[in-house]
Amino acid sequence: METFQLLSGSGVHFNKSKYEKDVRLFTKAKPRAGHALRDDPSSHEIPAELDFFKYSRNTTGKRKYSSSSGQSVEKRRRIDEEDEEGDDVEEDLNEGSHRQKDSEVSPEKHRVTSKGRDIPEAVDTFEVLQEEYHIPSHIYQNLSKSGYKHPTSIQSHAVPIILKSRDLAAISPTGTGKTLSYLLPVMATLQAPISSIKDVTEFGVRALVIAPTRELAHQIHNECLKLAQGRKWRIVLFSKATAATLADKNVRDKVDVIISTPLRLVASLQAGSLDLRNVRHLILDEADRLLDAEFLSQIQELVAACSHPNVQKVVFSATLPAGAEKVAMDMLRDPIRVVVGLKDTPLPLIQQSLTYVADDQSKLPSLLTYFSKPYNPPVLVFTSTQPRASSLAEELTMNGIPNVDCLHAGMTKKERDDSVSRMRHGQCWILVSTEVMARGMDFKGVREVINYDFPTSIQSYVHRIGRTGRAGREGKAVTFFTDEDAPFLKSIANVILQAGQSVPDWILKLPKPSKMKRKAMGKVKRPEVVNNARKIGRQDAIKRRDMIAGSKRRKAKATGGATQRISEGVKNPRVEEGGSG
DNA sequence: AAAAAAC
Repeated sequence: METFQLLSGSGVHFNKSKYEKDVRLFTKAKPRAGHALRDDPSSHEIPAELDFFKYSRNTTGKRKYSSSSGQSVEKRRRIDEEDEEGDDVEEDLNEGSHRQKDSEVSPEKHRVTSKGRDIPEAVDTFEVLQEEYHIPSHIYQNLSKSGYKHPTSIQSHAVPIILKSRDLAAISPTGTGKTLSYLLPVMATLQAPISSIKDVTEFGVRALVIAPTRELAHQIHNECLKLAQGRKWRIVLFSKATAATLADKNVRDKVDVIISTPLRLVASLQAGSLDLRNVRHLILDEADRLLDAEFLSQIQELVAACSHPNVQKVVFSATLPAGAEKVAMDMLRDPIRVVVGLKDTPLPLIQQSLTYVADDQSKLPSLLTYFSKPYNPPVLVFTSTQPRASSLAEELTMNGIPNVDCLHAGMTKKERDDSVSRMRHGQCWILVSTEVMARGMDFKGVREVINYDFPTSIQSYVHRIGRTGRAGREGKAVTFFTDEDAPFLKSIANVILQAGQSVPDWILKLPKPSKMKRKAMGKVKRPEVVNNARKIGRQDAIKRRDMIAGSKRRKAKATGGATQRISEGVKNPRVEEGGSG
């Protein structure tokens, strides 16, 4: 870390002979999983390596020295190969201006592509940002207090755009600082807390952040509080409890920012205990998730409720499939679209691999073997269903693997909070979870992600493995696949290729899944629990957990009106031409 | 394609 700061700090005073030793240390350590980089999990420092944008601007010695590292050569080789294939025409816009002759991080790989009218210029540093856009000094101080020193690419580009009150669709890889990209400009424009404003036309919530899971909303809330320190803004993490207090209009009108999941807002809106007419900034985090079938009608209702004529709408994600992008763009007004790197592509820092496990029965032994060898905790393990998450966590624990936790939405709020907390405090070594943890969660220490069950979409894959390799650290992602997963193997393999890594030849030679096979896939029943027939005596515990999860679901189905409609809609079989392809 | 998640 230290050497990195020397290299990426002020280039003007860089003294080669003085720091030569550090440089060597750095370049040697780098190819071997970057030991020099990952010693301080609490640091928010963004290594220059992650900072694609600044690479194309800086003209100091740093490029020269680090370009001698083995990894750089490797990266350049990969890029060359890709260029030969001539893929990806879409990302060609800004190429010329950002190109560097001897840059070790390829601008092709990480270039920033912006589309739209009158795009504000990107800013290189927080200092320039403060001078040009008059970021309030307390916010600026809170930034440095939290350890943010240099903006990442997406921050450099998105912050000025949001400060200029423009609508924005921002796509940037996992772990590249998207949250701060919207929180910083929104908080910077809030100015005085609403409670202190005498103007009677000013009332109620001024900024609204929507996220798909409670845990993510919670995490965004924490970030927001850090940024807001020293000011009397009311920043509310919306829950049943806080929603109740907002039923009082006097309380409600003194709220500056709400961070919430969609359905909670819809419920309050319909109960008449929430007024979004004064919202000036509406942010959708994990936008593609929020715009998919199950959430869409809720989001549309919320967007409609934010009826102020000057409401600014901003959407962020690491992935944005064409269908979701169209919905998003139709929602935005005169939008700017910013893409960092390649869309739907994981960071090259994540070492990805595919492991063949034949069938479901073979998964547990494979995982036990995996954990019998040295591994780097904490590890995140993904399963396809809640019962499988529960039972796998049990199996691992029974087999003597220490500090295994489980987290899925069938658990109580308290259980979920406790799991997250143990994870944040390093008490949990292996967290077995469902898709609920796939997006946005920032556990800085996560070194390894294991897809125990095959992800059900490319987006899911990209987000799941994006729980590691965050903020410039390296990470490792292992994906188990069985014979049944074969039809979808090739698309994941292509994602790995796109990230600049290799996959076995035979996978690439797999045929595209036929319609028949796809149909068959739909009929394959996933085993209910992990290794269900083998462990007698623990079945009761497993069943109990599953029953708890099941009863919660049934209860949910019985109560939620909006939910009911949506899930029915999903069950309707889709006609073939209806799909986006 | 398909489970999960949202109250």
